[in-house]
Amino acid sequence: MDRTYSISELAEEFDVTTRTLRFYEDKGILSPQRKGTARIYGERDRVRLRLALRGKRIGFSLDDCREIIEMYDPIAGNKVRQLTRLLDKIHEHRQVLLSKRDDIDATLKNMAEIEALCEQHLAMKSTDSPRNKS
Amino acid sequence: MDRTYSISELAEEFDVTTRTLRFYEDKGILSPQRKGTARIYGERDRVRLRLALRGKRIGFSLDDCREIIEMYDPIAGNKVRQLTRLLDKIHEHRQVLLSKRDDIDATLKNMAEIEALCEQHLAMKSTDSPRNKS
DNA sequence: TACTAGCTTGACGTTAACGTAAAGGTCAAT
DNA sequence: ATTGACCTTTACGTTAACGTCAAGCTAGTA
Repeated sequence: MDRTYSISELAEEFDVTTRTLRFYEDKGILSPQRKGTARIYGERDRVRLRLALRGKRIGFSLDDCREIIEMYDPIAGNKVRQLTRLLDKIHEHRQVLLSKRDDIDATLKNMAEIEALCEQHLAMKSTDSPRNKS
Repeated sequence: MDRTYSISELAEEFDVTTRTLRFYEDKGILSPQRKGTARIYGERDRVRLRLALRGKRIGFSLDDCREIIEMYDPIAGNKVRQLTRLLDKIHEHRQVLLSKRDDIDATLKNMAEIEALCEQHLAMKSTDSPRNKS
């Protein structure tokens, strides 16, 4: 169950280029094992890649993504000080996420309004005599 | 009620630079009136700017934003062909928005899990004897 | 009249997130 | 032994979305 992946396998699976995977490694998002010089990706890398791409889709920078991803790590340090800081970051990111969702909902609502207008116009056209303009 | 705004007024209101406003004009997002050579922004520009910034926050490019914003225009053309195309674009964008929202919800869920773990750890610490390590 | 505040148009610089060669190593199959 | 399929690193190129001068116009005020 802990199978591994070559760089091109992982790239194809997630529909990105190998360049992207190497770039994400530079950015500290991925850290594959090596077999000689070749990269060997495991389950941890797949998870982190999935999280990074998800973050990107909702408008986070790669740096943001890395920060978010690192929250998932073995509860860093385990000291009260660190745990409290982690909780703070979670609350912070939650606010951003919630406001992003509000933006999406507002946009969806607007689109629904336009859609209604469109269909209303189309309905008029269809009940119109076909020879009738306007 | 149809007051107007100078470029710096608008910039301050939306917390962007004047450079950004001029750039958005190049991109076809804003199109202020002119008084001499000076830009005069009206309500329409404010609405479009608000929409553009909202779009950016949820990860759309400025080109995407412009496309979305243009949907809000006087039901373009009003011909059946155009209306149908507009409806298609709406459905298309809706799918993108819905999947972005799914990404957000998934991220929120993950954060809630981590938060729970954190608090659990912290709870253990506090019931621990203060002299007790681990 | 001279000064300041705010506006203008270039035009080059910058950062993020890759794209795109170039030059070469490795390993299995022909 | 050579071909082909992958892999590597190095490094310059590109696009989006602005930042940052520079040089100059212009309207109100001291």
